[in-house]
This record gives sequence, C-alpha cells and structure tokens, in this order.
Amino acid sequence: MSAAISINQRARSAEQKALRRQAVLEAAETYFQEVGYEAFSMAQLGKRSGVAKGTLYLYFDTREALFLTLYEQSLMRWSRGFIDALSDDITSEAYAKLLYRTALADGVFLPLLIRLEHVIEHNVAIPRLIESKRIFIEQVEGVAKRSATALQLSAAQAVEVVKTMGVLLIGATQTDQSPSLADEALPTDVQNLIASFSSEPLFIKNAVRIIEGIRAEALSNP
Amino acid sequence: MSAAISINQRARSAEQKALRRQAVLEAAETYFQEVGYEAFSMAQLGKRSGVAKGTLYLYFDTREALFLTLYEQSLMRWSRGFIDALSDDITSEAYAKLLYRTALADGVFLPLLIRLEHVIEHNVAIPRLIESKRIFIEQVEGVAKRSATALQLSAAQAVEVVKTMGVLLIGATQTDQSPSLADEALPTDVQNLIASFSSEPLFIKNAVRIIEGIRAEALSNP
DNA sequence: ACTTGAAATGACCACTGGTCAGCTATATAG
DNA sequence: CTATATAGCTGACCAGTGGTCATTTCAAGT
Repeated sequence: MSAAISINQRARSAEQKALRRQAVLEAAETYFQEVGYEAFSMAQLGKRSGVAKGTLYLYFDTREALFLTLYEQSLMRWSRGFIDALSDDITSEAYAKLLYRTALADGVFLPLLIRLEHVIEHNVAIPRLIESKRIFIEQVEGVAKRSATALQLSAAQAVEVVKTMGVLLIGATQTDQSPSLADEALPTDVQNLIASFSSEPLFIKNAVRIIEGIRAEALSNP
Repeated sequence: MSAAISINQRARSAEQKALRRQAVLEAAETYFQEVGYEAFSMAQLGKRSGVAKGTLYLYFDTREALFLTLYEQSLMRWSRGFIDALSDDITSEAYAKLLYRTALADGVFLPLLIRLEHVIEHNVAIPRLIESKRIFIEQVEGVAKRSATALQLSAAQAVEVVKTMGVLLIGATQTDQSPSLADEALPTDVQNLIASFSSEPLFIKNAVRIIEGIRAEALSNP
C-alpha cells in the first residue's frame, strides 16, 4: 500500500503522481497570482514547488498545458460556486451581479479565460484541447441547467444566456487588465475615460439588456 | 532642402525619420499578419525592414510600443472607414453588421485590440499610454457622433453604444483566435461547440439586443 | 542484498527583448 | 575642397526564456 503523503520522495504510484501534480498546480496558482502571466517562469515555478525544471515537464507537456489545467480547475470551481449561490426566481440583474462577483472573486479564472483562445490553446496538443473543450461543454451545461430554473427560461435560452455571459464577461473585464494607473497623475480626460469603462456596471447593464432581449424574442417568435 | 526619399541612407531630417519609422511600421504590419503576435521577433523585423535590430529601438522604445502604434493606426483607419460607410436611418442590425465587417476586414485591428490591455499596455511608458488613450477618446467621439445621426440616438446614447460595441467585439471575436482546427478530425460535440460560438451571429444578435435595450431605456426613463 | 526500471535532475540548446561602445555617413565650417 | 563634429546606425553582448535528454538516484520486487 502506497502512502498518500508525498514530501520530497519520488512519486511512483499513480496516486502519488497525482498528488505531486496537484502540488505543482497549487504552487503555480499562488505564483501566478503574484506575478501574472507574462512574468511567470517555469524555472521559478520549479524552485517554488521544490522540483527541478525538467520534472515539471514530466507532469505537463508545455507551460501552456499547465495553464490550461489551471484554467479548467478554476472554471469548475467557479461553476460549482455559482450554481450553489443561485436561487430560484432571481431577477436578471441579481443574476448578472452574482455571476460577475463570483467570477471576479476567483484570483485566476478571469486572467486565464481572457488568454485562453489566443495564447494558451496555441501551445497544447490537439487531444488535450479536445478534452478541455469537453470539460467546458460539461460546465456550461451544468450552469445553464441551473440558470434555466433560476431565470425561468427554456433550456435553449439558458444555454444561450450562459454562453453570451461568458463573451460579455471577457469583453467587459478587459479594462481591468490594464496596468494600474491608480497612483499616476493622470489628466482628467483620461481619468474619465477609465471611469466610464468600469467593468462592473458595463457588465451588469449589458447582461440585463441581453437577458431581457432573449426573453422578449421568445414572446414575439413562438 | 532634404529629399523626401529614404532608401538605405541615414535619416537626418525629421521628415526622413518619419518616413523610416513608417517604413518599419509597414514591414511590421505585413510580418505581423504572417506570423501573429507571439512569433513576431524584433530580430526578424529588423531583417525584413532592412535595418539592424538596435535601430528599431531608436524608433520605438519597446516591442509593445511598436505594437501600440500599429494598433493606433489601425484604429484610425477603421474609424475613418466605418464613418464613411455609415448611412442615415440605418437599422440596428445593419449597423452591427457593418461594424463587424469593417472591423474584421482590417488584418491587424482585432488581434491588437484583443491584446491591448493585458499585454501591450504593460510595457509602454506612461506618457505614451496617456497619448494613446487620448487618440482612443478622439476616435470614439468621432464614431459616436456619426452613429448618433445614423441610429437616431442622443449623443450620450451614441457614446454608450460605441463603447459597448467595442466590449462586445472583443468578447465575441475571442473564439476566432483559437488555433485553427479546420482540418482536424474533431468529435461532433466539439464541432458543435465551435459552431455555436461563431463570432458573427454572436456579435450581431447581441449588438442588436444592446442597442434596442439602450433605446428602450430612454423611453421609460425620461 | 541485489537488480531493475522509472522518476528526477540540471547542464545544455536555440532562442528572446533590449543595450551600448564604437563605427561611419553626412552637414557644415574653414 | 577638405577637416571636423554630429548623430544615425550597428551587431556583439547580456540576462533571461521554454524545452530536452543523457545521466543519476532511489524505491519496490525478488
């Protein structure tokens, strides 16, 4: 029987390997939150997870494959939390607020989601990509099912809502990714611009417009 | 009097320098369209524009400063084209379609817009960033002014529409940035997923919902 | 205690963006 | 028409990157 504990020893059983892999992922998540995507280096991650750089590549094909896994875990975490937090007969606005807040509360979900398609997916093997898309489908379906009863929508409408919310979330939170100009002496016109792109109202207002639009279409088109 | 022509000679006058700078930008644009953002290397760009790598840094502070300039030029190009193509009394749908098509027609605008806030802006000096934001404000105002008459909206509504269209465009075209899986043997569930995220209908449908939503709000709130 | 196979290692590779002391083309002064 | 000063240009160089793989090391099975 192999011990579940993996300190510095070699991981021989599948179980031990999974533990080590997860330990690396946890180190990566913390490190990523500290330095962000661009400054994240595999050599540093090795040091921080107490493992040689080469060892990282036994557990992940590429840097991007590691980030893809991190993304998947954060997606599943978010979807679980959001589903649990939803209540029945919720207004569109409350729904949008909850979605926005739960998504932003996760320290890695949005930064990874934003980079998914144009960076991360470009250095991952196709079968791994397919696996990842399937996880995505599963999560969307789960969230849509719960959303259907919460928002009183048909199954098809709920799927459309969830997909669209994802799209809107990526667009609306784009500005949050700008370099922090908080302690810079900015001219007022630029300050106003930044304020006018505040992601929370941007997301919520448009989420409501879209959800209500979808509802309205169902009434006019039988 | 300094000749306007700059072949391989040194650029001494301000005019010649501007020409050389523009020549580098044009080489960069072609090269970028060929290889994309990640594979774009300054050494290669030097070779392709017939200039040493070090020289590039006389004209641009960083790789990202170069991309920021490329982005600005494509933004101005798009906004000019879009304004010219708009006609009065256009429907929301026709407006959305035109916006989508003109934005996608430019080979570099969207790929750069998508990377603006979370990559490009992070390696550019603050004064340069402020300058860039001002160009952005100017362009948004120009497009909004024309959109107000085209869509018969108030000035404030038009600004909101234009800003929101930008957000939606970034989100909706995200999927177009995925690695091309066209000639891969994908399982049908994944194929369906990809099809359901087709950016054109995604953008247009939601653009219409948002524009109509903004219109409706004006009627209920005096 | 010995064998064995696989986990772990880190020097190594080809590359990156960015720098800067030295080179040289050019405009101007004598 | 030449000498000088200026400044545009260069490419070797630097510290770093993601990724590889021959070699080492250690735990399990005999």
